[in-house]
Amino acid sequence: MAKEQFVEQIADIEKDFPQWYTDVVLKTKLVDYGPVKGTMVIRPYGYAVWELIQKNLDEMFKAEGVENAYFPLLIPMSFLTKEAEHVEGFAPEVAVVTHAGGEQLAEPLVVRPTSETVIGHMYSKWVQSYRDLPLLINQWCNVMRWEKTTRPFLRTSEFLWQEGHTVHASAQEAEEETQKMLGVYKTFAENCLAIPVVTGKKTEKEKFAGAIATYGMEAMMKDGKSLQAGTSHYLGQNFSKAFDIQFLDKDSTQKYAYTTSWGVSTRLIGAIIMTHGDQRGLVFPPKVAPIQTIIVPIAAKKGGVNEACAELEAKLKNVGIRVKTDYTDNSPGWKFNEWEMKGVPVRVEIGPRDLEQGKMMLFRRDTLEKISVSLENAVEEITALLATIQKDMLAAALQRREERIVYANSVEELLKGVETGNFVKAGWCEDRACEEQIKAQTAATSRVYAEGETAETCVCCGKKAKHMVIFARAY
RNA sequence: UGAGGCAUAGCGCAGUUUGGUAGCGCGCUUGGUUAGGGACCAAGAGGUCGUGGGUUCAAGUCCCGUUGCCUCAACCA
Repeated sequence: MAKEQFVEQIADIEKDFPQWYTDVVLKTKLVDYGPVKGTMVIRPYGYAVWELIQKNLDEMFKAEGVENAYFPLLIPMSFLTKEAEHVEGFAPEVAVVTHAGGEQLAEPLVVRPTSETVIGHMYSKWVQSYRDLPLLINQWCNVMRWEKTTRPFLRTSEFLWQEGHTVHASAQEAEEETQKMLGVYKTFAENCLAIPVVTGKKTEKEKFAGAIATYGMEAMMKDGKSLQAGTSHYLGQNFSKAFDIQFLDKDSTQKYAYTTSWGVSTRLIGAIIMTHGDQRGLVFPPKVAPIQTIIVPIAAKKGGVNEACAELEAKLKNVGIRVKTDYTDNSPGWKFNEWEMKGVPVRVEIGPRDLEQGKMMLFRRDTLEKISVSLENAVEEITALLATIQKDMLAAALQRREERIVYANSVEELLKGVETGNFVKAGWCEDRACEEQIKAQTAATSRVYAEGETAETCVCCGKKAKHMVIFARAY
């Protein structure tokens, strides 16, 4: 009875995905709503996921020679207006500080929606010579964008992210950097988050305000909709000219530098939830699971059980596994459901019956399988199982996506494809009117150019196609 | 910004049609019994019914305003 009530509390993942998502995020205590509309309070369990994302990404950034730094939250309004497209893109969604120290400010300050401007301002002072380049800096921070509607992790007024900003002496080098970081993101998404992504160039309509070119990585959620999980922008000389980032080159002439920026946000946590979650709640890939293994003692009063659990916990901690033992006096069934809902990849059950045989029960969250294995090899078994789960989760998500990539030769086919939760590949003539008509008729947007593929005709107007584009409905 | 819905105990809800003592389930506290898929018994604690005004002898319930949230649409690196 009680269990049925619990299950009813989580909406049906197939029928009611947005509600399922909201329910599972709130019920698993990842976040609360903040007091300001559209803001979220990230609770410890949710924040632990973010810390693991940071840790893993930081390692990859450092391997590429990128260093961390920090720039101010508040940006003079005049900075934002220096790059024409940039201000046009962001002005509608910035929060502005008009008063401080009890007085009205002569010049309003905007709460950063992104930091190209303030970082560009500083880079103009830092960059003097070609010897100062490339300049490769990342910052972890919060940004604010006053979005009209919000959903925890996917779109909130304030969110946490990293933004990398690099400066280069040549266009080619900057373009290569843009691609390189996109590749870092792809590797990270697949290896750490077990989320397969398609990467590629975005159309003019979808590109970042102020960029020459925007590349994105798109992930397919369980309902077939697409989520922009990260972007990498080639900014050309747009920002270096706006903020006067010049350097003296080897040939003794002053040149404007070429810049890039790239970012991923707490939206990645939303991507994990919607890529891997199921009817029982969250499913975390082991590499970013705050708790990788939960030990559940059964009939602990029978003697020896708690001791065996504690011993195993110590052994697992010793090899660096994030492990916790649930010593609460809740019933076993309660604990099983609780930790499944919270997405712990591996559960160990140890009770008197296991101890008699020198065994333990292992449960894997991704496949819901239970196996009994020897306690002697516990550390090896669990280490191997975590690695297997990490690998299998990516494979399962990849298979799910591959089955849902289709081609369309007409807008009708495109509509049918996206309606049933597919990524739809179709030719496009590069005319913005066609792109907008497709959106109006199908509620799908162009996500990225399909890399390495060409098309004959535009799905909309029938003229010669310039690109093969992936269309999808998106979050 | 449009269209619809919701707001009553920590959570989920009933009660509103027809105004008349503030209810239910879960959770929480205490004690006990339990334990391999959300256990059981007993005794408790907990609510100015989102908010402001109005009608009335009497408002959770009727009227007007307002705020917040949810879904869809629009908007959105």
